[in-house]
Amino acid sequence: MELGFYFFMKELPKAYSPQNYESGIYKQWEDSGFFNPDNLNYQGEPFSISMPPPNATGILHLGHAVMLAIQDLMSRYWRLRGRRTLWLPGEDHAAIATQNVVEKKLYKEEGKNRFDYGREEFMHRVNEFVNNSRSTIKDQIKAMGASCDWSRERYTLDEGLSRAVKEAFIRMYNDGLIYRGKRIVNWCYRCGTTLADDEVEYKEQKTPFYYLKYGPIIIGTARPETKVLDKVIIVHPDDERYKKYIGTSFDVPWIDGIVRAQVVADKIAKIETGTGAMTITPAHSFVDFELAQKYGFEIVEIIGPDGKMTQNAGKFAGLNVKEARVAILEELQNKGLVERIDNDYIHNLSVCYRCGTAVEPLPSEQWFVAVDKPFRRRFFKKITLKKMALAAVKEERIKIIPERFIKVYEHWMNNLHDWCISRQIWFGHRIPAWQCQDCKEWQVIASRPTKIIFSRHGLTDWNKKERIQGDTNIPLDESEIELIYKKAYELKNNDIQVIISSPLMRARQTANIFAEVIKAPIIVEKRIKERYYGTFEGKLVAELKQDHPDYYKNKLSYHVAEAESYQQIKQRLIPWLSEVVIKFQGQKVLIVTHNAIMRTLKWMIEGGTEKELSEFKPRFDEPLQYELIGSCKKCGSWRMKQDEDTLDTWFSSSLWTFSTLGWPGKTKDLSTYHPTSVMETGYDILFFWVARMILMSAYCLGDIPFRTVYLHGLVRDKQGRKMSKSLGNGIDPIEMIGKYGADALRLSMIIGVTPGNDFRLYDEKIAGYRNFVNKLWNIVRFANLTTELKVMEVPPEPKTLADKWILSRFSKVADLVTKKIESYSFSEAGETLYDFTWHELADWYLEITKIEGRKQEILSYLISQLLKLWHPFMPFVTEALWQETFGNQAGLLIVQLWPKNLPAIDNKSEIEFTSVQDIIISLRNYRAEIKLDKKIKVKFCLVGKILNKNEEMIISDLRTGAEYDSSIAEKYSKKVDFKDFNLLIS
RNA sequence: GGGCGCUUAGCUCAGUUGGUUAGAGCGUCUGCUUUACACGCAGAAGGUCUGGGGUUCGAGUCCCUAAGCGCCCACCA
Repeated sequence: MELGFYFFMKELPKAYSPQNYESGIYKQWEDSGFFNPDNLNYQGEPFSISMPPPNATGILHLGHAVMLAIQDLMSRYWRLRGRRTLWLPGEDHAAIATQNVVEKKLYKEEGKNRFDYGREEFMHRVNEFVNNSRSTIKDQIKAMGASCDWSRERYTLDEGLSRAVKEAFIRMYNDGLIYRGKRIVNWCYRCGTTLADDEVEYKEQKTPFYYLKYGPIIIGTARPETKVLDKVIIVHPDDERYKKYIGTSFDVPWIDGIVRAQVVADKIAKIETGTGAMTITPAHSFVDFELAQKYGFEIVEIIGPDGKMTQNAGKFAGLNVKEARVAILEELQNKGLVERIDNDYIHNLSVCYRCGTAVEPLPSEQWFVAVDKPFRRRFFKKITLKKMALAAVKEERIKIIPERFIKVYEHWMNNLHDWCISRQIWFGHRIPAWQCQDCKEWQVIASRPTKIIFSRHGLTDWNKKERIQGDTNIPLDESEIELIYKKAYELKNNDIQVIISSPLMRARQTANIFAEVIKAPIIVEKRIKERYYGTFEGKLVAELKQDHPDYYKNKLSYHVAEAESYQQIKQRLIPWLSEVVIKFQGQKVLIVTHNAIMRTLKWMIEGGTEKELSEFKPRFDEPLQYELIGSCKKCGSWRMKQDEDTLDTWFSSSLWTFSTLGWPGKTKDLSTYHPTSVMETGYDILFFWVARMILMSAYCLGDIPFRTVYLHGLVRDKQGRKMSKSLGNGIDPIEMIGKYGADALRLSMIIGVTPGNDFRLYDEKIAGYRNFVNKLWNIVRFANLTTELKVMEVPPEPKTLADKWILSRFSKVADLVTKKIESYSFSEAGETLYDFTWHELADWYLEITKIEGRKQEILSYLISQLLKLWHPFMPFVTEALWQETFGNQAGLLIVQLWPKNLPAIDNKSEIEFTSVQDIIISLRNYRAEIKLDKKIKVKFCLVGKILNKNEEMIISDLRTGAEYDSSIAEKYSKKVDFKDFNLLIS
């Protein structure tokens, strides 16, 4: 009779093997397209997360694994809740870090440094390397089960982001918030670049501390090599010891001869510190630099950017810092100027956060972001960047979890100095600034690698227009103007920065219309015959004339436009007008001119021969190889040179939340998904990244980049040590996934972990969660063996006490889990579910199922709903079980809807069931206590409580080895007191 | 020099706004081929919540204070 029934039952393998499922399931998800919210027909509020982009060179480490686990949890949860969920992935080019990696690799393999290769070749090598590692890290992100939308994947160096970077830079420059100035900066010799203040780390170091006789005054220093030219002594105005010297000056026998020293009083000198007197070195100390500016002291560099003493250091010139220190000390000793040496001095050595080399403060001309400079925004009062960024958090537009980081953020922001954003490395966004080599004027303009677009859109309309023969000096008529406006609006979002127009009337008129709509300046070139050498096009033409006199003479007219080989262009462009967007001096330029000039330009640019030109077929998608050089706005010189430097990597990442969604420009993605819902990242990059995103978003959009910041802690090893390559204690997440499965790894980083607190991770912990994953597997396996399961969305009618209990419990658990997830208490949510699944559902309810028989509906309901609740935590096993159990018709678990019709809460049944549990536990205890042989049955009865048949059956069958016997009341051997009744056992 | 965090069972950690008897996992001990799972089942032992003081009817939780550990920030020459 049961045969037909058995036929439906599924038998799953005894243990869950993640390796057999994970990659296949990920592929199914990817193929389904559901990671992309456009493919979800959800109308609800959007939910979006910008994935903190891992370094493009890196391999996945546990820090990434944590962020992926948490972000995927949120993404999957909200997707199940029916929100349009976008989790946007990407990679960071990580300028210095990446360049260092590649430099090291190349030096090891080929023994050359980056200068041996040259910029172009070196960049080629870096990009090659990055392309490889980018795909590695992507595969690893996928292995974690991350449900991010790969169709929107971005890279900080891709075209769109580069555009955003330039846009931000230019806007800030125009607002006076980016300036170039000579200031003291942190300089790393090894990396050969500046660093931002927060890119400098401090290491405590025991250094000898020298007390030196500087004339009548003793000064202390840990760095005698910087003291060569010191000639100002600072003392506190109230310091009795030195009062008599204040304002005086005198000759001092010093390192390199006699110096004229003066004594200045300033409260910055602390009476208690050292000897109370200090000499200052304006060029190599931030404090001294400020003092020097305050009092107008001379700033002399004695250490150069190469780490060697400069010519100013006299006979020590050319020595590196270490050598100089030795030599100078020797000199001081010889002259008897060393008073004493303290060898136990603890010095805070500043080192580069990327390579650990000592960082030297030195004056240098760099680009800075002015964080304290008031500027006026449209419709707003004057405000500073710093104030904007502070207000966002102060006004609780941005919530930070855990809250204590609000104070940390505010403190950092309040003390932020102008941000040095230029780096002397090659890998990164080149600064969009050009300097005139003649008058030294800087010009800041947008650029990006551009393709010739030849107006590929809307050309049909243009083709309708009859060709106007000959005269280009006829003004445009109304219908033409209309067409040109139309064209202009098409080109509007194309990031065109400059329009170059031929001087001919129609072209100029057209250019004016473009300029009006696109809001870009026009450069009107003179007539060809009037061109002069000073402009670039003039130069081009002149060269052309010289090198190809025949061609120039005969072909540079619109007759060329009629040549047969030119047919294709002719078909695509209005005859008297070519509009072409090219990369011009690095900026995107729209050229409005007539065909002949355009063709000539293209020909020049591509370096074609005359023969090739005659056979020329326009190619529409190839980027131009040539950068046109524009002329200086101030002096007209064409000798413009782009700044060699690149931008701080954090400059581009600070735009990440919106640059990835299409900014600049008003894209649908930007308006839909920004501000993003949550920024989830480690607290260690609160300053580097989170703070800067708030700052830049406030500036660029006048908006917050995210509503909530969730900061997770750092992963440590079993001993609580930071994981590091040198210690070799790093756990490879990929290895752990192979060993225990991605789900287990994810659980181990979510349960028992609280935001902002570091936590330890080790094999046994992951193995524990692997066990749990397998438990869930077996719960479903068991259910499948006993009955035929189906997806049930509406809670079934409970029949027995156990049914009522488990449904009521499930209801409470589902509700609590929902609340906990929404309040970012992921650990508690997971713990609650874990406990319910294992210790209520499996330990009690499934055991009772074995007694009470088939539970098709209740198990169907519980399992289908429980898999949803677990899915954000462990997507693979839940999806595997869902599909194994419910088959294809049920669809993918990833797009089911979160349980909403929860069973009724039944507190009365819960209490009743709890007392049944208590009785069972007492009976089991009793057996265990007296070590009763399992074959021996005990008898029990109750005083003050009446059991029904069902309860009696459960109690006796649930491995208590007990049977109900009311007659034992007189001769019981153990009595257990409960609140309302007693249990008697015999 | 400022600021912050941590100190809860042998180990690793939870404990939301103060509320019955302080929880989990691992480990330990005892016993189990039980219609799923030994990656398992049934039990057990183990905590004066770092010390001291205070507020309160009531404190792991709030306040003060001391100590140890750790982190972040800072211009000690």
